[in-house]
Amino acid sequence: MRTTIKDVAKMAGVSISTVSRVINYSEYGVDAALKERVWEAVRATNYRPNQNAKSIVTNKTNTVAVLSPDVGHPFYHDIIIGMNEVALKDKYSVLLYNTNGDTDNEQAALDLIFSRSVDGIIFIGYFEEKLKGLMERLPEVPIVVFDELMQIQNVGQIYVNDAEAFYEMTQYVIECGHTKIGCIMGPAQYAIVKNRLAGYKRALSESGISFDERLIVQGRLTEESAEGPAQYLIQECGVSAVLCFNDLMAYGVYKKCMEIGKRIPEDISVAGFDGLGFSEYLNPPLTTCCQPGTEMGARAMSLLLDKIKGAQTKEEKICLKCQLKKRASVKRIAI
Amino acid sequence: MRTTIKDVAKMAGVSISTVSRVINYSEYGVDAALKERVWEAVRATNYRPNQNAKSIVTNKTNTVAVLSPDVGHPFYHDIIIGMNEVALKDKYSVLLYNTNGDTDNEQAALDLIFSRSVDGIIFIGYFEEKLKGLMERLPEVPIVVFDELMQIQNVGQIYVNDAEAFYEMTQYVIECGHTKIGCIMGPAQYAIVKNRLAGYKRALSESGISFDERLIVQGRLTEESAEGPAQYLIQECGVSAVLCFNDLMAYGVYKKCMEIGKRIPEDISVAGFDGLGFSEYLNPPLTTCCQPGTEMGARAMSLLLDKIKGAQTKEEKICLKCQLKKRASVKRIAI
DNA sequence: CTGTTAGCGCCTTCAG
DNA sequence: CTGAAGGCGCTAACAG
Repeated sequence: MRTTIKDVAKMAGVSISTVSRVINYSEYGVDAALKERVWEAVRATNYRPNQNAKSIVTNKTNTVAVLSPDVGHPFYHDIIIGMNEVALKDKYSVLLYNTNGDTDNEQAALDLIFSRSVDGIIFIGYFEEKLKGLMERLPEVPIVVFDELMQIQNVGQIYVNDAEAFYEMTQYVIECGHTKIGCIMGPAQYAIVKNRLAGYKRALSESGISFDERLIVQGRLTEESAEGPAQYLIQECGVSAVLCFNDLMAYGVYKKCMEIGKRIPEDISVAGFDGLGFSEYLNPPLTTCCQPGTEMGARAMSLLLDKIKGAQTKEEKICLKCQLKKRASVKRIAI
Repeated sequence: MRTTIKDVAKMAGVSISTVSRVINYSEYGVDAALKERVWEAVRATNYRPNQNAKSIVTNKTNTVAVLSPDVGHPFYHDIIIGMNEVALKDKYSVLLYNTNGDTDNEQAALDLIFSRSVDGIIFIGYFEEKLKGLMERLPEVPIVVFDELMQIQNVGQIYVNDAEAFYEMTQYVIECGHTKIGCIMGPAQYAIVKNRLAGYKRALSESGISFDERLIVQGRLTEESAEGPAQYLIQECGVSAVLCFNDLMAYGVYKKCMEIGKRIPEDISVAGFDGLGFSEYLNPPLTTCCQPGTEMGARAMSLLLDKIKGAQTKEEKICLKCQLKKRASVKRIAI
């Protein structure tokens, strides 16, 4: 059986209240000699307070839940690393729930989260409508999401300057002499998709290139989902550049180009978004917008912990900057 | 305040024991009418049992901890997905601790794990010596690791037929006509490294190719760590093929080849190990051994849950098979 | 079949 | 400054 506070008290020859005071650094002073005896006993018995027992009396679990439909997405890994680091530093534990986008899994995860009375929740990869639904089924705890929400109040939000970044990237491609620029977007429910699309449109319009609806194709943010659109854009529309709303889809474009014998960047320029580590290792290296994943994760967790601790001063919306990485996948062509 | 079992009892007009019996599907029958009234009250109040309170009396947390030095490693993602899926299905929650290989973080994570009295622990990415150290500091709970352990008993083990798989891959490369085959290995503490090296040696010896110590270079399993070794093997040793102990290092080789103007596979053949999804999108696609990551994760969690539930019949060691993916990165050359 | 009671390990008044 | 006592939400005997 694990050693309990009783064992420690007995060994130190004090009451359990005293032990509790000592190990919780209570404001009430404790006689130095007693204090030392208690710590002695703690060490000797290798005592660790039972977090579950603490939780039921303090109503604090020192635990946060992270819910995502797809923890497999490589961009989330940096986020998860950043989150974990901050949480660990503050002695918080992270419960990870992956739903695979499955409704049953979602319900199961929500139930577990609810029953464990976590101190806060972070959502990764949900769009606003969905989030609203999920949040309704959960108790009121501090929440942080990776997205910019327009309608939901009092929720911490971490995101990047998508629109601006995609604008900048598009502009760069235009500067390189491209005028027929295809775009593989994602599901329109996501704010990030709307934002990036807006950036694309603005860049075209500022350069006097008329927006052509047909050059915008829908992907599902996975590699495979970009292969069909790539073929369409390249072979049917004859674009000279393909911009993808994330790096994974750019990989799909690379693959399709290999298949149909188009060389990157000689025949087709390609760019992505996210700045996955892999993208640097493609041949040619992928031009992309780097999102500061680890920092986003860290900031999200910091924000959540602040909210948990009741710090009201912090900004609820945190917008970080992307960085355009100009690599060989985009070619400067003669105009 | 959250609704408690008392609220439900009051609303249903029964005692809390009855409520407990109903919601826990106790073997003692409960009068159908009462049962219905209880469920009614549960629904009406949206009652969820407090897992923490349950834990302190049942001594079961329905929680498992996963500890890894690097959850960012892409191969672990599939594992984590598989684990989560199985856990969720069985109403277990997964606590994820990432240590970044930092000793302080490790201690912090172990403390948290200890204090939360988890039902089981899974270690990802530790070698045997390290594991021993970690396990000593933890209470006795069921444990599963991703590795084959020689000295530690009573620990669930999930691994693949490394040696055989690497043997097969090496043999394939030899069949393709290569005789001067460089190898970028990893830190020798890892069993997987020893195994794969053994496979490499066996293949050479069976083909009558003498083993040359100088063609074995040490990497650290990261992309960057393979770049120097790649240059050495290619430019100084003049190998025609480079085998890497994981895919990440193969990416490093790709990068270095790009830099020094060597074409893959025309000038140099390259192979990896792991079968990351990304490897298919390289140009040329990478020849590699696919480890069944998701299945490994799922099996690991199943094994752990079995152990937790006291099922003794199961095999403690589970060895899964890799699958060689022959792709364009290895060229058949004239002998 | 159902309710009463006694803890689980801990924190937190409240007396001393 | 310290100990005794009550209670957090729940389960598990134990009586009825």
